[in-house]
Amino acid sequence: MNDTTAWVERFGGLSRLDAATKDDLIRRSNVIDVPSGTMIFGPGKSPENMLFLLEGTVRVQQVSETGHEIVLYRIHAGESCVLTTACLLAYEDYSAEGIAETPVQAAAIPRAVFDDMVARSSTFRTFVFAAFSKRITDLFRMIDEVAFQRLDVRLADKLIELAKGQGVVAATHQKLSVELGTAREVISRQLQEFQRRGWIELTRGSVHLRDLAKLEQLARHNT
Amino acid sequence: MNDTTAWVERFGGLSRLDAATKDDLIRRSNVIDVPSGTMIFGPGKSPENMLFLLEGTVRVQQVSETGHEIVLYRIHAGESCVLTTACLLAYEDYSAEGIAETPVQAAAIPRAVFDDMVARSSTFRTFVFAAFSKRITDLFRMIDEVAFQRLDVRLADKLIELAKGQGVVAATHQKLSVELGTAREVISRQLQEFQRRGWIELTRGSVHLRDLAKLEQLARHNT
DNA sequence: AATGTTTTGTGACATTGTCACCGTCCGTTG
DNA sequence: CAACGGACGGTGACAATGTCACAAAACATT
Repeated sequence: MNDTTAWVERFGGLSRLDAATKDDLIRRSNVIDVPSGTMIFGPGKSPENMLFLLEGTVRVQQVSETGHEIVLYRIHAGESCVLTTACLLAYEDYSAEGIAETPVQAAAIPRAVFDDMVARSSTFRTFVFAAFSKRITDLFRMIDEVAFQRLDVRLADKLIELAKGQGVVAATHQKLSVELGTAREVISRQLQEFQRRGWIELTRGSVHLRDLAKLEQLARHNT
Repeated sequence: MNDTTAWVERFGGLSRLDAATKDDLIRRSNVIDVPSGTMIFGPGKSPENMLFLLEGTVRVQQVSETGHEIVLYRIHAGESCVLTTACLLAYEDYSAEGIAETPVQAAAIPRAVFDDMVARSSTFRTFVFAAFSKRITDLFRMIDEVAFQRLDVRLADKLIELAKGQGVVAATHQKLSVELGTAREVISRQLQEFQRRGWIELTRGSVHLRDLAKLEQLARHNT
């Protein structure tokens, strides 16, 4: 059970907690497993606990009134859902949702324990505020990209990100369009252009990156 | 001096602080005045204090690498800069800036005092986290609008917001384009269309709203 | 092999963004 | 006052992106 008792150690910001607080945190939380595809929070499903992700990733996305979707960000192992959770508690009507993209393991911390930790530990406070800060600056950056960045640049960037060094992205054009908040046709056309240039190779349901250098050059928007 | 000693009372969330904490907060902060137009924080100017706005408004906007600008949000009297400040401390390189749009009066709280308050007072924590939550949900909404909402709808909405019931918006087309993160020409064309329909009247540097009902109807995107 | 569903392709068109100008209005200065 | 310069707004051509209505192709199931 070493795996579960020592979860705190996996968080850079929390491993520096003093031993007593650490123990307390571990004792008053429990580790849960969530199967891939589960909606962790969403409209009409506000979570009762704060989650600290140990394994897997959670995709946070939004459905517009117009029916359009866009991926806002992902929460990876070692990060927490704190802010998203906090938001949803405060504004129940709002329509963002969090979906487990992989099997997810997380430490669930009740609201009261969270509040207690924030009060007690300056290390914990730093961790929480750093998470908020990072999220907000990421959202700033995202607004900038959605508003001002050309689509080819954003797509190249996203392909590289989603490939994670594997050289292949397993996603339909539809999925990719949601990643960027645009239309499927637009993605299809842009991918065709990349393929025409020999940068990628398209097959049903996946994109093979053939010239990473060129894609990166575009993504850095140097040309 | 009643005006300055009792500033805490002007914050809905803080007036419920217990007397001792309230006194402490007042004692360890000081009220400052900032002239209109001042850059309160920005690239290369990260603030040493957290600000709680007593009077005036601060406009937070961003300059893209491409030279484009967009207004992210405004901080009004009764709100705090906490999160923006926190972000800027964490990610110094980032290029958001806060500008006093009017003469601003604010209570400046040193970082250490802020941290102390968060630790001590559950009321203060609630206030701070509520501010974060509101900001993040607002940013979510903004991403949705920038990505999916038609420009005429967004412009109508922004005109109504900026008119603040006065029936007139004092802003150049250039300023309005920054509000929405688009180009000046696009705004000019759209305003001309509104004028053609008799909804507004244009003069150099200002827009007079002549048919608020129609504008509102468009902004609610019912038609 | 027949059928239904998912995925992708396509053309026409609307909206929005970009660029290169130009004219007008207004404040300043000689 | 006249002249100048800068800010503001107008315009047309074109590019990029979004929308819509389909059709074709690939795949899954039977």
